[in-house]
Amino acid sequence: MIKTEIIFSNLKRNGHRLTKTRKAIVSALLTSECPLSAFDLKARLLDGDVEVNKTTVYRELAFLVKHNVIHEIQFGDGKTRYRVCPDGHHHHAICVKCSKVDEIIMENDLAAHEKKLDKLINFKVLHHTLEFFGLCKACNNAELKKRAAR
Amino acid sequence: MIKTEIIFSNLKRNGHRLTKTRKAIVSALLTSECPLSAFDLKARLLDGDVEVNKTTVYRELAFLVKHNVIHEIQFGDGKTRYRVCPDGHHHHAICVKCSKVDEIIMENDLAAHEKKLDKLINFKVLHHTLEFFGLCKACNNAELKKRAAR
DNA sequence: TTTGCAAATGCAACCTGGTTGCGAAAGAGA
DNA sequence: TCTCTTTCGCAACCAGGTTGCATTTGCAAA
Repeated sequence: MIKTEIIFSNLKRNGHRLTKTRKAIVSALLTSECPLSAFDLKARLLDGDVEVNKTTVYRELAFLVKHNVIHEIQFGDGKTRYRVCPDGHHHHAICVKCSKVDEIIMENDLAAHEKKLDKLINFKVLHHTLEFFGLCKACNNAELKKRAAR
Repeated sequence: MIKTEIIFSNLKRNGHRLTKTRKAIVSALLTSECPLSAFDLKARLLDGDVEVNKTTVYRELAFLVKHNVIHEIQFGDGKTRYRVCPDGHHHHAICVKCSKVDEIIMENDLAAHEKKLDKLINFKVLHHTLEFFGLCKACNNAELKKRAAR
């Protein structure tokens, strides 16, 4: 995976060490199909036989956020999740039943809204969060089937 | 305030008691200009000489959410905030410096997006969150002034 | 290859927001 | 006023996340 190498060499160039933990965390986040919480991440590292203390996980995540390798996402369940910085700005569709996360891209853009906020109430938008919560295809089908059976 | 009376009589009609605590919490949330956390609320009640145990605050908030009097809002700082259910669906502009919260209404609606999600990936949206984070007018001015002084 | 030092790590203890079990207090209808 | 159920307060607990400090480890220079 080429993206891993780019991240590693960037970190190295800026004088940071490439420890076993750091490499494992970046790789895990890169290969994950959805954002991971600190807890999820710790479990996933353990699957790959890398045992890491939770303090280290939190510190490493903070480090990677600080150096713009990953960023935080909040789904409102009290857990902070992390994902490798995407090229564009994405939003998410989160299934409230199975927690599956899909990335979505909004075409008629929120950028226009951010500009409007500035004009109307002089609010300078730095960033925003937009998450959709509902039922994914599979869960919705299961739900419909259950209802039909009654 | 007439809205208070409507809420109280609705609760009463449904067989719920109107305790000192319940009345104080509803009133505090109604008169607050921004969503309150459990902690904020407890402090505000104390200002009005109503001392309430934190467990009671959390239980009362859960009760009011369950009965559709208030709802939760997440600003991603690890605290759940509450506000009296608004007539329409609002979003927020949250100042990252002073934490001032403004309500905003989006005209070109997200409802169209929710329909599109359903069509494209069969995702049934139940609800969504959209919050803008940035600098309010006052904080932005202060920031500009500080920069000009340098 | 070895050495030295800052960066990274592990551990234990801690903090904060929120929850649970249970006995005591208090609305409100009879 | 009595009675019964809802509500309340307390203490103990839980989960996610943080901090201080001593130890280990990359890695660059010698």
